[in-house]
Amino acid sequence: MDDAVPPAAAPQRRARQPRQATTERRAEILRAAAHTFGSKGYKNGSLAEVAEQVGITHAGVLHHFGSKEQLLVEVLEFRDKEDVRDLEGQHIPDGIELFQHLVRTARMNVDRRGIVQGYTVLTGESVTEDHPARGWVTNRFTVLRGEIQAAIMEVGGGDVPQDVAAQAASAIIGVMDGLQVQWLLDDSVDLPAATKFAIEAILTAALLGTGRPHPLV
Amino acid sequence: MDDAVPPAAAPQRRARQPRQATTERRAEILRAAAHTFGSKGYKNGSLAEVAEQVGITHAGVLHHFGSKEQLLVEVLEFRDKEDVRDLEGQHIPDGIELFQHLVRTARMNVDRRGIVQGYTVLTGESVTEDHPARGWVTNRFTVLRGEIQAAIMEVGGGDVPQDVAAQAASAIIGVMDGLQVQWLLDDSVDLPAATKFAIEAILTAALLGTGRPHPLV
DNA sequence: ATTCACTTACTGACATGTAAGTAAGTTGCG
DNA sequence: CGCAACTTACTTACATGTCAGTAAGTGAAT
Repeated sequence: MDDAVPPAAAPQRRARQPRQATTERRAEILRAAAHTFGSKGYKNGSLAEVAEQVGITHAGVLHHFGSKEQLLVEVLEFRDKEDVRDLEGQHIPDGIELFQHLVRTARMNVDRRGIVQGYTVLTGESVTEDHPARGWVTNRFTVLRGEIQAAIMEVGGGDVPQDVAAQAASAIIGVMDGLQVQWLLDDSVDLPAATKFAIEAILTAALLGTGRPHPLV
Repeated sequence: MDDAVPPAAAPQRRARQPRQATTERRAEILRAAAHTFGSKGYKNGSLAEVAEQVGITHAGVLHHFGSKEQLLVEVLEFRDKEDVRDLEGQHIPDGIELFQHLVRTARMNVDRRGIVQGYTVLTGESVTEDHPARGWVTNRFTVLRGEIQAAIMEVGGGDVPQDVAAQAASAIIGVMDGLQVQWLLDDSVDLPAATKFAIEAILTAALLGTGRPHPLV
């Protein structure tokens, strides 16, 4: 967009690095956008609301990000980076530690309602037609499932069939997300307890195989 | 507005019962609205799109329902009635049959993608501020949890503590909803298999109590 | 001196809701 | 029955608001 009408002589001056304040400014806007998209959704959240939180106009936001959709994309990338940074160099744990990590995350999420809401709203919205976050959400699920499935098979020491591990991995992610929705709507749902209970139940079933005392259907 | 200039004598004439075609017409509109709100969400779906599906204008829709929000409310009520009618006089099953019913529902849902998407989108949207469907969704969760919790305690024959049954009930609902989202985004998720696996796992854990071979944390 | 980070001002698209009019149906009454 | 009184089911037109995005300008930092 910047080079829509380039002069004949291409200036050799490359864009020097942005002012030192700019990077932080953009991060502020991204945080504001994450908040707005989180509480109102992407479609229903407006650029004006995002802009107001950092004290500029909506056109100022567009100056930095070009379009609303690009802003969303960068919010998602930003969050990925922050998530990684929070892990502080620690690789995502594997084996049994992964499940402990998931339960710990559920406990932490009780004090991060805004973030949980943002994730929930965006995930729900992403299943609508041509939603710009669809690819990101789908990919996130795919990656997570792969990691959890691998951890299950590692813990099981080769005794867990691949499809069982895959179903269990999907179920663990599903129960975490589904419980978050219920908790957001009704505080009486005990998010950490129910999450821990369900993950243990699913993991146990995957490891013990099909010898269940109460098979259905 | 009609009575802006009322004659001195108030006519006793009351509005008669609606024409026989009207009820079906409204039902058509409700079905169209369910489709639109289901695929686009409530906020993002427009009255014009709903109207177009039944061959009238958006003002015609408002003639019948007064406001967009009222239309949504009636869509939800309509769906409740249809759900009940589908059960055809059968009470919602209790005891072990309830869980079989849930697994059967997951199997049926594979062929009802639109309905599943509508439920998913609306549920996700409902956690945003002041959403008109919030009460309906919250209530639906509360009722379902109560039924499932009761069924667990019935199957367990008094050996399952109330809080464990409550956590298991939340988890079962959560895993069903969460798996639906993943399935909508990625067909490679085996919705019926994973649902059956997870429900059996959670139910088994609830009935067997805390004697788990792999406790976390 | 130029580029950056904005602002102001505006456009066009689209939203819900309202007002007023019309054609067709229904009902009560003579 | 037949017609007048009235309601229903719409339509078109409009009021009003909100939105993303664009264009042009300004002042400050580099």
